[in-house]
Amino acid sequence: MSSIQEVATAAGVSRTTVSRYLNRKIKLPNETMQRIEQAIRDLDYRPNALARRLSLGRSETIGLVTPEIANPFFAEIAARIEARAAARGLSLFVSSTAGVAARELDVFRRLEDRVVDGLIVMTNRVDDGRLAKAINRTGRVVLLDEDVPGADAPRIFAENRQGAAMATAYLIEEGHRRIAHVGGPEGLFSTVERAAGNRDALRAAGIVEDPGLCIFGPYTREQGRAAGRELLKLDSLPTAVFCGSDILAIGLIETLRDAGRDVPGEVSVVGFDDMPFTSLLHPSLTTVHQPVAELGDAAFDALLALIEADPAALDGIPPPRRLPVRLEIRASVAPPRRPDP
Amino acid sequence: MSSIQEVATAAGVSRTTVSRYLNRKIKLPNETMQRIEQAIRDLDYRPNALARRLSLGRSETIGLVTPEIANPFFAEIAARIEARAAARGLSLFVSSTAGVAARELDVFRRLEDRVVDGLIVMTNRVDDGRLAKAINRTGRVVLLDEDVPGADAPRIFAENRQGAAMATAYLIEEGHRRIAHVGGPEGLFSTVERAAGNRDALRAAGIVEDPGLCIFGPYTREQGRAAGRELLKLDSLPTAVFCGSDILAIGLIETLRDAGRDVPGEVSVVGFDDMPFTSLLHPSLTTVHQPVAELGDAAFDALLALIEADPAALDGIPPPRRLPVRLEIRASVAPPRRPDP
DNA sequence: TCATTTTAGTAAACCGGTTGAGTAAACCGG
DNA sequence: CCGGTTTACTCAACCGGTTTACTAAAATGA
Repeated sequence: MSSIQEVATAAGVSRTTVSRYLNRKIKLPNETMQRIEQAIRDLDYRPNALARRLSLGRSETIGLVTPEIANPFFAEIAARIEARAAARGLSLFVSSTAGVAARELDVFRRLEDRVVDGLIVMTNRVDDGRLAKAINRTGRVVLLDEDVPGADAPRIFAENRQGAAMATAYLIEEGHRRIAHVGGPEGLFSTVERAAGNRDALRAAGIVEDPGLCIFGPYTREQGRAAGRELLKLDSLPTAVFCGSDILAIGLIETLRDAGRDVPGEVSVVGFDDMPFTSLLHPSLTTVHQPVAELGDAAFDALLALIEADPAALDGIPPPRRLPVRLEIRASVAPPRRPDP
Repeated sequence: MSSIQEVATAAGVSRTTVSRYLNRKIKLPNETMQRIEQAIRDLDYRPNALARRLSLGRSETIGLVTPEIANPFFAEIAARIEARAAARGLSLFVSSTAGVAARELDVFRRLEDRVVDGLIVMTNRVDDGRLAKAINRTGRVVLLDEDVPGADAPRIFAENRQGAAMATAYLIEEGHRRIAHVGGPEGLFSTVERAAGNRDALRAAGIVEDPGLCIFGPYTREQGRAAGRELLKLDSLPTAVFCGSDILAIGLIETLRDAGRDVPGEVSVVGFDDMPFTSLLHPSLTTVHQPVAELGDAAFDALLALIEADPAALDGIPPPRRLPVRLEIRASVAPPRRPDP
C-alpha cells in the first residue's frame, strides 16, 4: 500500500499539497493536478482511513445499539439506518445487547474510545441510572423508540399512547368490553405509555380497568406464552387482549392455540410494532404499525446534526419527536361471540 | 480526554513505559505500577482506539456483507457473529447491499482503506467476475452461505444438495409425484445445488423431472408470488412445491391462498432456511433448517484465522466447510388428495 | 572486585494522514 | 520600478498511540 508521501514524491510536490488537493482545499494549475492524478493512478493510492481518522479525531462511524438484532423490527430499523449512513460515507457499527446492561454500557466505552462518533440507542430495559449517566457523560447519543429518563439526548418515539388507544378503541368498537392488557417490562417507557393509551380508550368507553387482566413482563415470545397461561387460569377468558408488542402477541396466540382456543373466534388479539411477517401469521395479526423507516431516518438525521453541529451552536437538545402510528387491521380481531353486558 | 503522555507525566515515567505496561510487554516494580494505575484513574484515561489502530495498522473491526439485513435469516447470522466478535473485542461493521453489485464492491474499498480487517461475505447474485477479482486482490475474506466462483477464500456452506434432496424425498414419501421447484436466481450456487438435490431425489424415485415445473428467480417474496401465479396458470397444479428458500415459499403460499387454494390440502410446500417465525406462519412451514449459529461461528472463526495467522504460515485456503442441515417437519406438507398415478 | 546479567526503564522513530503559518515567485497597478 | 496581491506551493507540528534499540543502575556470580 502506498502512502501519500509516495504519491507526493512521484508527483514532485509535498504531501501537504496532495492532501489539500484531495480534500479540495487548494486550487492547482492543471499540469500539477494531472501529475498528482497520474501518480495516484500509477501507485494505486488510497488514503489510509485509519490515519485520516486519527488526524481528524473522528471515526466516520456511527453505532447502533439494539436489544436484539435478530428481531425483525430492529433489523428493519438497522437496515434503514445503514442505508442512510452508507449514502453519507459513514460506517455503521451494530451491537446486539440482549438487554444486558453490561453490554449496553460497553458500547459507550467505544464512544469514549473514539471508535464511533455517535450512537443511536434502543434499549428494552428500565435503566438503573447507569445508562443515563453514560449518555450524559459522553453526549452524541440519540434515543430511539425507548426512553432513558434523565438522559440529555434527542429522542425519537412513536406515538405509543395514541397507538395503544387506537388499538383498544378498535377492540371496543368491535364489541369487546372485557379486554386484557399484556404489556412490556413494568416501568419501561413504552410499556407505561401503551398502558396509558389502553386505559384512555377503556375510560372513554366507560369501562373500568381490571388490574387482574393486566400482565407485564419482558418483550419476549416466552413472556407472551406465560401471559397466555396466566389468562387461561382465569375463570373466564377475556374476549380480547391488547398486547404491547407483536412478539408478546405471537407468544400469547401460540399458547391460546395450543390450549384449543380459537383466535379470533374466542379471543381477539391486537399487537404493537407491525413487525415484518406479522401479516403472514395465523391469524394475520391486527397491530399498531410503527413507522420503521421514518423512525430510522429521524434518528439518523438527529444524530448527524449532533455530530456535525459545532457544540457551541447547539441550543439545547430538541424536544422529543413523535412519529405517528396507524392501526393495521388484519384478521386477529373479531366481534366477541356473546357481547359482554 | 487525556492522552498517554499525560498519564506518563503524572506517573513520572515515559509514555513508552505506560504503553508497554498497558500492553503487558513489560514487568514493573509494584510501586511504579501503582503510580501508573493511579494516574490512569485520576485522569480517567482511556487509550484512543484511533491512534492504536493507526499504529498497529489494524482496525479491530470486521465487516459483514449481507444482501438484506432486514431478512431474519441474515439478521440471525449477524447477531451470532456480532456476539462472537464482541467477545473478542472486535467491532462488527454491517452492510446491507440489497444485491446491488456497486454496494458490494464498495465494501471492499473499506477493506483496502483499512476500515475493516476482514470481511464475511454473503451475496445473493451471480458474480460477473468483479466480486471474485475484488476478493482476490484484497484477501482476508470468508464466503458464507453463497459461493463466488474463482475467489481465493475460505468457504462455509450448508449442505444444500443433501438438504434439498431430503426435502423432495419427504414430499415423495408423502405420496407426491408431480413436484414443482421454485428456485433462486439461475446460476447462483445455492440455486444450482438445491436444484441438483431436488433432481437427485426425483431420480431416486424414478420420477422424470418436468422443466415446465421449474421456476427460477431472485430470492424475494415477490418472486415467490410470481412463481405462484405461474403455477396457477398451468392446466393442473402440481401437488407439491419445493422452494429454494422460505421467503419464496412465503410468497408462493400467499398467492395460492389468495387464489383459494388450500395449503397443504391442495398443494404441499417445503421451504429452505428455516427463518425464525416460519413456525408461526399459516400453515407452519416445513423447511430445511440451516444451522444459523454454526454457520456464523464457523465463518467468524475462519475469518479470525485468516486475520491473525501470519501470511507466511497460511498453507493455502482450506477446503469449503459443509454444515449439515435437517428437515424441520411442520404443517405445510400433507399427502396429495388423490395420489398421482 | 570486576565482569555479567538483570532490572527498570527511556529516546526517538514510526504509523499516515491534516493543518496553521509561512514563503518564493509571478503578476499587477500606479 | 516599487509595493501589494495573488499563485503555488512547503515546513513542521500534530493526532496518540506502538516499538526497536539502547542505557544507567542494581544485583549476581566467580
